[in-house]
Amino acid sequence: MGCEATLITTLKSTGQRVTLQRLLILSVIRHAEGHLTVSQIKERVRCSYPTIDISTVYRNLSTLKDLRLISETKVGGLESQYEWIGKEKHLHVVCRRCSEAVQIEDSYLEPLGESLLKDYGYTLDIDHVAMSGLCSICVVDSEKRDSL
Amino acid sequence: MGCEATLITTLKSTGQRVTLQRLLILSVIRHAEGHLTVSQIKERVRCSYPTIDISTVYRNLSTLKDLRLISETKVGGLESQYEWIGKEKHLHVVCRRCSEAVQIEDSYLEPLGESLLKDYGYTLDIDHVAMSGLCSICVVDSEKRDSL
DNA sequence: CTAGCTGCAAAGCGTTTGCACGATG
DNA sequence: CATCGTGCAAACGCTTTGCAGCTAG
Repeated sequence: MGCEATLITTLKSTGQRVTLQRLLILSVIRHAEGHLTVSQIKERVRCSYPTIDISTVYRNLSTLKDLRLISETKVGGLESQYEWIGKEKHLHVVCRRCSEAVQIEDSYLEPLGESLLKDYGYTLDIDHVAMSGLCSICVVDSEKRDSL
Repeated sequence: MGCEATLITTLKSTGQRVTLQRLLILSVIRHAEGHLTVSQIKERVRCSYPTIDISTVYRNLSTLKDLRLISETKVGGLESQYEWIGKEKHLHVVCRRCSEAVQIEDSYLEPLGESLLKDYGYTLDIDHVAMSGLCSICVVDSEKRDSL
């Protein structure tokens, strides 16, 4: 498995240790479809390692994030979401009404990122962007309500 | 004061009451330069009304938000920020390292909002967008560290 | 009068931390 | 065997809630 080999190499090169908990946490995130919350990660790891503590999960997520193997997304006041950093980046758009997330291609954000860099010297985390709005279903519902 | 007249009219029309606390909270937000955190709002209201409780502030912020007089922005895991909804919308960009916020003109987001609507039926809350990245100062610092 | 609002206290939730024990290299 | 990581428990900060008393309409 490429990802675990990478992890082991990276950990060793920074003087950190390879533990079962770390491997399991990374594996759960690696094999998940999209993003996972901290408690989801904890529950999934517990299937194979029932005594893992939530604080261990937090500490390891922080480590894995520093190693740039996973990314963290915080939307609204909700729980943080973590996901594997694959090749394709994507924009997280969350519906403010139904909380459904829409994955949007990175290319939509590139022009914005370039303008911000050019005009403000600002380096946008394109893979960390989170926005809110209304999805196509909820927008119809809210129009209905407004016209009442 | 236009804003207070609007508030009073709106409150009355929805069967809600006009209280001193409400007027003070709105006034603090109205006269602030940018966004304020909940505790900043509480402290400022306490200058003229020392016994106001944080829960009253939270409840009223929620009411004022529903009335679309103020907007809430949550960036990262930090405290929510509230601000008066003026004519000009703006994009909040927060530096992931120093937490400094940069105000960016709305026009930067318009093309993105239009694409999302056209291609995904998604209505972006342009006035609620919050992103993270690195400001021009921190980007230099992080490059230095990487090259060590 | 009576529905709605307030202040207080307590609980809730996600997250972080202190510490002693245990595992890794 | 010196670190570093773990699990547990407790604390943290922001936010929400239950409730009795108060107040605006």
